[in-house]
Amino acid sequence: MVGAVITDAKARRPDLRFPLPPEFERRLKGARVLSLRRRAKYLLCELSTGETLIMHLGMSGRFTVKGDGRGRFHKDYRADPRHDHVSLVVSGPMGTATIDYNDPRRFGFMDLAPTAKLATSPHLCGLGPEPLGEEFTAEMLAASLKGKAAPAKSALLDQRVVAGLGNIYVCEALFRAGISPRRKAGTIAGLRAMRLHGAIRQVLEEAIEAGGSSLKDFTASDGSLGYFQHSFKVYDREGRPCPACGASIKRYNQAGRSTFACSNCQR
DNA sequence: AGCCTGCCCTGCGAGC
DNA sequence: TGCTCGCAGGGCAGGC
Repeated sequence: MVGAVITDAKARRPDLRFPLPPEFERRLKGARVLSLRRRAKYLLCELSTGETLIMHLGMSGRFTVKGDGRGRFHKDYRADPRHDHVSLVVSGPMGTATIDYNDPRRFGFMDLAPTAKLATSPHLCGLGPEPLGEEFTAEMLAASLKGKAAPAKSALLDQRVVAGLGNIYVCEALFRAGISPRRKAGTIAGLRAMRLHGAIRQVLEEAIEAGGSSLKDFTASDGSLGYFQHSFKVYDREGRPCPACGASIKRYNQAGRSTFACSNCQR
């Protein structure tokens, strides 16, 4: 997309997680894509118009690319066209391609914000550090957890503490750090914070290397599957043996989300 | 302020 | 076979 011009934009339904902004199609048409970036779980597409297209996939969103010769899809690839909510046609040196945003549950969304004021946009302003960035250290992790009464699980899902962790990687990081998801976040400091910091980075790096986790419908934009799900040590493994000690992995609910943990290895 | 619950929405598998 | 129920990778508003 970078360097290409958005020659057409179609919004088939405006009621995503949030309503699409006014004149969405018009504000996209004719814009050149200056850059594509990511912040936390948001995709940021900087446009020549001075605005940035902010995109979030929610739980079930996906982009597919067709028409540039790279549209190779995994054989199990399916996308119900009823859920193609936004389509962009981009044209540039690489050719012309159609990019479809498909999202059955509509927990994802798109928005437009002035690039100059991006950092203060409501979506991005409160976000914590990037877990793989330089500024994320064990010391600052301990500092942001200090005084928190919430359980470790909830604190790590809080995007103001660290930006970009979801349910899978929080469960996996806590296991690798030997920390119970129920432990009071404020008690994580010193060596424990260093272990957690290292575990967060390690699990994310390994997952990225593996192309992500394909639970049911996650694929790369060319349809290829991630395989980090085969490296899960606790997530979605209720009742199976802990890879470290053999005890049965437990599942329980925290903040409305499933938690998986080994109560023997995680304290 | 910090924390927790419920809710937004569709699809799918388990259980009956 | 066909139904209902519970649950799914996220994040917000509202209540305490």
